[in-house]
Parts: sequence; C-alpha cells; structure tokens
Amino acid sequence: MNSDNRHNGSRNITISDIARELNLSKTTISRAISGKGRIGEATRKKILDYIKLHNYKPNVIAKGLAQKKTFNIGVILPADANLTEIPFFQNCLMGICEAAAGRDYDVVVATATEDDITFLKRLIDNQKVDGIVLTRSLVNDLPVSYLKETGIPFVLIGSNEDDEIVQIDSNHTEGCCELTSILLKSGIKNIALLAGNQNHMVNRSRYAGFLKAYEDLGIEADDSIIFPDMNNNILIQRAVGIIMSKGADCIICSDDYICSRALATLEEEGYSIPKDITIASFYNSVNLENHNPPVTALKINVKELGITAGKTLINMISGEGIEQRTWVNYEIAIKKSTS
Amino acid sequence: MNSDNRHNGSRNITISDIARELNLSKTTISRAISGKGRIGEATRKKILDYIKLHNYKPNVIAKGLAQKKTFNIGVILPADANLTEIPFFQNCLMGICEAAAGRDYDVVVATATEDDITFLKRLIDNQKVDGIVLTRSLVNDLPVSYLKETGIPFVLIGSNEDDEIVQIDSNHTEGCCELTSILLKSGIKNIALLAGNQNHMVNRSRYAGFLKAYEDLGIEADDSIIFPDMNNNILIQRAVGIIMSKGADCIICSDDYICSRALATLEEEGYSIPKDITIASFYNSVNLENHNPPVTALKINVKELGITAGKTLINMISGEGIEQRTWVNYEIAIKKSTS
DNA sequence: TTGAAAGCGCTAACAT
DNA sequence: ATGTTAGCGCTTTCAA
Repeated sequence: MNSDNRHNGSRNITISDIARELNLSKTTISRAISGKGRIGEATRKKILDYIKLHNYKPNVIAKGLAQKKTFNIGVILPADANLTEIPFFQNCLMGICEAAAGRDYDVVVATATEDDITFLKRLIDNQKVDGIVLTRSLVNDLPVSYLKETGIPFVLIGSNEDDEIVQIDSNHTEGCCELTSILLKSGIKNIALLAGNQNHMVNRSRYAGFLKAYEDLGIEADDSIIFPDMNNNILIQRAVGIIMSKGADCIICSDDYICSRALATLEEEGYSIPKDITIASFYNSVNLENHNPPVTALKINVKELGITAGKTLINMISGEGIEQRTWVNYEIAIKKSTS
Repeated sequence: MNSDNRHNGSRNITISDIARELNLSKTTISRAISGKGRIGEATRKKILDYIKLHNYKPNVIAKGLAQKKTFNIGVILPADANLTEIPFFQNCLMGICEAAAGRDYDVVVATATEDDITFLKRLIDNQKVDGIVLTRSLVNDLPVSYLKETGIPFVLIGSNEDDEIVQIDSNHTEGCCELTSILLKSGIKNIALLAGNQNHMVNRSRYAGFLKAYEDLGIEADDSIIFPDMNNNILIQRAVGIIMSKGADCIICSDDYICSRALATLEEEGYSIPKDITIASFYNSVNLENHNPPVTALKINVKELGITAGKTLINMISGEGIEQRTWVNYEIAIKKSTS
C-alpha cells in the first residue's frame, strides 16, 4: 500500500509537483490556474499546457480550506412521511444540481422534518456548505429561524412573510386566483375546494388565491364546500361525499395527490367527469395529465425553480447582487376535466 | 467586516484556541477529540468539558485535508427524461442520507444520464467524495466502467453480472418468479407481460423471473402476448389492445408506471378489473395501492436498499469487511386486482 | 502522558 | 512578472 490512502495508490499530482517540474514557484502556478494576478503570457501558457498534458485537477478541498469556503451548497429535503413520494423535491434538486455544476459547486443534501432539524444543524456545524437551499416553506419554519440566527446565506423555495428572506417561488396566489376566475367566468358556479395542510405556506397561498377570485368578481364563496387540511385519504373521501351531496359543479384540489384521491373516490361512486362534476388541480403531475379525461391544472416549472434558487444562492455567496424575490412563471392548462 | 469571510464574523473556535486557553498543545487537544493515542484522564476531561462548554465543532474539511478524506459519499441520480418523476430514487437517497448521517458522513449528489457521466467525473476529479453509490444499473453501464477504472470505492444499487462489483438489490428475478407462480397456480392461465426498457438490468431480471415461473411449472409461455421495451404510452396502449383481443386473462406490468398506463387504457376501453381481466405489477406505488381495485404487486423496501448501500459503502471506505452482494427483502402483496 | 514540528494542497500578503 | 513566506485547521510522526 502507498503512503497515502487514495484508492489506487497513484497519488494525484499537486501544484508543488508542477512548480518543481517547471522550475517555478507554487504562487505562479496558482496564478496561472486562477487567472488572478499578473503573469507572463509565456509562462502562463507553459503551465496551462503542462496541466492539460498531465491532466492536473486542483484539490478543491485544499483550495476551500485556504479560502474558508467549501464550494458546496446544502439542500434540505423534507423527510416527513407523506412527502418523500413527491416528485417536486426531486425536480427541484435536479435544477439546483444543474445550477451548481455550472458554477463549479457541488450539492450536499440533508433531510429535515417539521420538528427535527438536527441534520441541518450538523451540516452547518461541520462547516460543509457555504449556503443552504430550503425546498419548502412552513408556517412555523424551524430551518428559517435557525438559519437567520446563524447568518449563513440561504434561499427559500417557497414564500414567507419575512421580507428579509430571499425567496424563489411561483406566484401561487395569483395563479390559483386566475385559474379559479377562468372557471367561474366559464359558467361554473358552485366550486368546492379541497385544500391541503395549512401548515404549509404553499397551501395557504393557494387557498388565498381561490378566495381572491371570488372577491375580485364580487361573488360569495360557499364555505360549506371548502375543506382545508385534507391530509389523508379518509378526509378526502368524506369531503367528496359531502361535496356531491351539496350539488357542487366543480372540485378544485390543492395539489395532485388530493386530486388523484378525489378522482378515485368519484370513480368508485360511479360519477363521470366532466358530466356529473368537473374537477381541476392547483398542481399538475404526470398522473393528472395521463388521466382520462386529462385534468385542468396549474403547471409549475419546478426545475426552473431549482435552477433559479441555485443560481441566486451562489450569487449571494459570491457577494454579487441578487433579487430579493424571484417569481418563476407558471402556466394554466385547461383540459377536458373542466370542459 | 472581519478578516475571514464567514457569514457572521464570529470566527469559529479552533483547536489552537483551545490549546492556548488550556495551556496545552494542539496535539493533546486532537487526541482528546479523536480518542486516539494515550492521554491523561484528567486533561482529557478538562478538554472535553471546555469543548462542550464553548460548543466547539471540529472543522471536518481541515481534518479531511490532513487525512486525505472528505467524509462525503457521492450519490448518482439519473437525470434521464422519464426518470426524474420516479420516487424510487428519492427514497433511495433518504436511506443513504440516513446511513451516512449515522457515520458522520454527508451525501453529495450528482446526476448522470445513460450516455453522459461528466458530472460523475467532475465529482471524482474534484476529489469531493470518498466513494460513490450508483442508484441504477444499466446493461451498458458507463459509471460502472468508469469507476472500476479509477479504483474509487463504489456500490451499486441494482444487479450486474460482474461479481467484482459490490451490489445491493432485491432479488427481482426470484420475486417476480414467485408472484407469477402464485398467479399461475391460482388458475390464471394466459398471462401477458408488459416489460420495461430492456437496457435497464432490473427489467431484464423481472422478465427472467416471469419466464422462470413458467419453466419451473413446465408450462409454455405465450410469446405473442409478451411485450418488452414498453417505453411510452403509445406502445403500452397498443399492446393492451392486442392483449385484450387475444383473450388473455391477466396482464403483468414490469413497473408501476406501465401499470398505471395499462389501467388507464383498460378503463378507457370500458373493461372492468378483475372481471374482464386481472392485472398485477412487478413494482408497487402509492398510486397502485390507492387504485380501485387495489393492485397486486411486488413491494420493495426502497429505503432499506438505500440504508444498506450507504452502510456498505462507508464500511468499504473504512476498510471494514463487507458483503459482496446483499439482497434486501421484498414482499408479495396480493390484492383485489387478481382476486 | 505531553509537545514540537512538519505536512495535507492550496491561497494571499508582501517582497523583489 | 515572479518568488518568499505564512497560514487555513487539522493529523501525525518523532522526541521528550
């Protein structure tokens, strides 16, 4: 075995090796690589050639130690029971990875639940990241409070009432208002709402958008067919029963999961869509698009959300100017389910 | 602004600070922390108390530089179009994170596609990780070839014919054989198979398990209702049409996505399950469980797969003994769809 | 049992 | 334009 513990014993070439071989100082090599500081064009080229020829790769860890940086950003993924199945976070992550790779950063992930942020704390304590992306926003948000306290740069994918927090989100309130308006104007009158967990900011925004559409049109919403906190199958099933008995002509679901459950219930009961009732969702998914009939929904560009969050965070870390709040565009897809 | 560029200017306390304050050498502090080397019980306690009191956290990066380690493991997630929606990888990741946190490692993620592994290469080149977890197995697997070449420790979640590769998987061939057998023995005779992308090892294993069940029972499978590479909705729809026209009495689907599509097609055509045809899936999902009727399926413990992979990799890195191949248990859930 | 000194691979003042 | 030196925060011989 070699003196070092690298996997294959072929020690990686370092800046000192290059300096020795080329009869130059480490500083000069460093300058050639970073592009900072004055350096002769000839030596510069000689060094760069050597590097390319010998396939030298700088040790990012060492560079980081010297600069007190890690060139890593942390991403906090929810580990709560119902959420690990949701593709939203995975797509976010893909976007963040893409943005990070473009700036030579890497992405380290850690999980958190609504009431346990020990892994987030560990990530910060161990000084493994230069900043954090939060991928969801809660009403009582432990990570946000903690991160504000530490002062480490972070961005939130989602919305928060605190203006000091850098936020990346789609304008759910506006989008949901718009979708609801379109339905109301199309002649649909008694719209029921199956709203999600009100501890999640996004569900509050959607709820607010729904109500705003009524307000804007000067119509009164029917409270008896509005159901918040539809957190499990049984609640949804029951609510659908009530909704049908009350003769509503449309159900809007807060997200695709609720919508899938509502559709299943309606089908079990023998209702036909859109004949017996129309249905729409404030969040899309492959399932909803592939459904028969396809379901009207608000489409969010999730990957773009991730890309923007990643870029914004790295700009923050690099001390560049950033937008305090970025809205990522959405799209309203009207399908047969509300025809 | 402080001389360093930490976020809040409150420089983190270091081993030197402790040494100075306690009138000891850095070496002694280091020993107290690591537990390696002889040290007096009194000084040891004094140091540990100081550390607890002042909430000292060792700088993992610096430790890593000195030991030529990173205390990070890399996880490669597929970024191919159809796969970013699949909860399998997210659940894997959760398991890996859990295992890593337990050993004070962190998880850095990178993406790869079937024919592009530049991000994986970058991760290795930049020396950001001590090992890699591959979360899927292809027939022609670029990451596997590359990693074998570099000699870096890695484990594969999935199966590969190369015995030198450390593999963590559920025994799909066995499980699918078992499920198929049960159906055949229950009196179902003409079983159609909608098999997935044959470039994925897992789909080959499932296909093999299906055939093995027939072989074991000495029955001939009907080739005309076996469809490999059901990679898109149109192929699935067409295949379902043929299957129904041939009078099969069961459809087994390679995974939950194919199964969802098959179910949708059957419903559109007005077929009723299990009256007109029975159906089962070689991979479960929330959707299939919530379907009406619930769908018979092979249930894989995905998180366990991730946990095992993470543990195994870290054991490898630490030079501990490991299993060359670990099978994670599965479960066969017989539901109404094949009643 | 403890300490001094060198070193991990890089950057950054401060010369020259 | 290039080099010298010190230092990032830790580990690890080697010596005392």
